[in-house]
Amino acid sequence: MPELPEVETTLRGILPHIKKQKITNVAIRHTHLRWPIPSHIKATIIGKSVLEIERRGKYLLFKFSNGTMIIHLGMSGHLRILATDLPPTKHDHVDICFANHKMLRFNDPRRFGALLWVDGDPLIHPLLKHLGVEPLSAQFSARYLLGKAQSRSTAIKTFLMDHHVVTGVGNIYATEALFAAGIHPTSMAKSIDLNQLKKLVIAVKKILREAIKQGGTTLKDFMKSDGKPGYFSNHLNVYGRAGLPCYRCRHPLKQIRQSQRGTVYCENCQQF
DNA sequence: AGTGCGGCCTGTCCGC
DNA sequence: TGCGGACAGGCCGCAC
Repeated sequence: MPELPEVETTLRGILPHIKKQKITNVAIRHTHLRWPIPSHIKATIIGKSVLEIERRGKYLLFKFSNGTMIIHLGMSGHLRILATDLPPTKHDHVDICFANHKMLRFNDPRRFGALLWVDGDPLIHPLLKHLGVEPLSAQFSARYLLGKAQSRSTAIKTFLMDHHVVTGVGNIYATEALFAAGIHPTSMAKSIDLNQLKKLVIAVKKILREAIKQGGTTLKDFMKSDGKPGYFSNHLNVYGRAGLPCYRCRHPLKQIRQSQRGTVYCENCQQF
């Protein structure tokens, strides 16, 4: 499910409901997501308030006076705001209840997600420490990519999805950005010139901003935090359209696999 | 150091 | 209709 726009949409959806609200109860039904949920988390956050929620890549950082709770939605996770008395259904692993009778519920069928705790600066956490730049920040530029790509012979698509380079660009948006920039997905990262990288950076930013504006991509089970679906899937040009005609040139789109992930592209519009 | 793969899980879809 | 296999939006950790 969640790529950066979905995570950002989730943040914006849940924040107004729980910011500055005191936590009254925590229910953990499944302790093993990608990693074990720290056993002290309940005692640590009950009675405390969420001061702020921030996003770093696809990690959500829930700031408390005594530390930070980190949530990653993995491949299939979502967070919803519900009434505290709503009974749990399948894969509802964690509930956090607030004094205003609202509840943050973490549902994740595949359990690739994570809920962690860090006492000090969350950016020092091993999972966050080595993350690359934020794609919507000024640091994410063609010059930056050129420097990073210099020694990289890996495919540009794999490179773009490397979180040590830029964080939060997942399979859908990497696929879409390469199409928008007219770059062949298997081109070596170091072979892309500054001019092409400029197009790529512009495309990534534009697509991510547009998707956030639309409230995230709707695919299968993705729901915004209030339960309403996002609407970006109508705007995908290549992802999920293998075999169908390219919107630009009508050539049938091709599907390949790169690093175990599907890539769709147009042989005609995306040249080496 | 950079690269490529296996693995974590459940659900869905497609072909036989 | 049932069943096996491939695949799905992520990403760590390991072997080479």
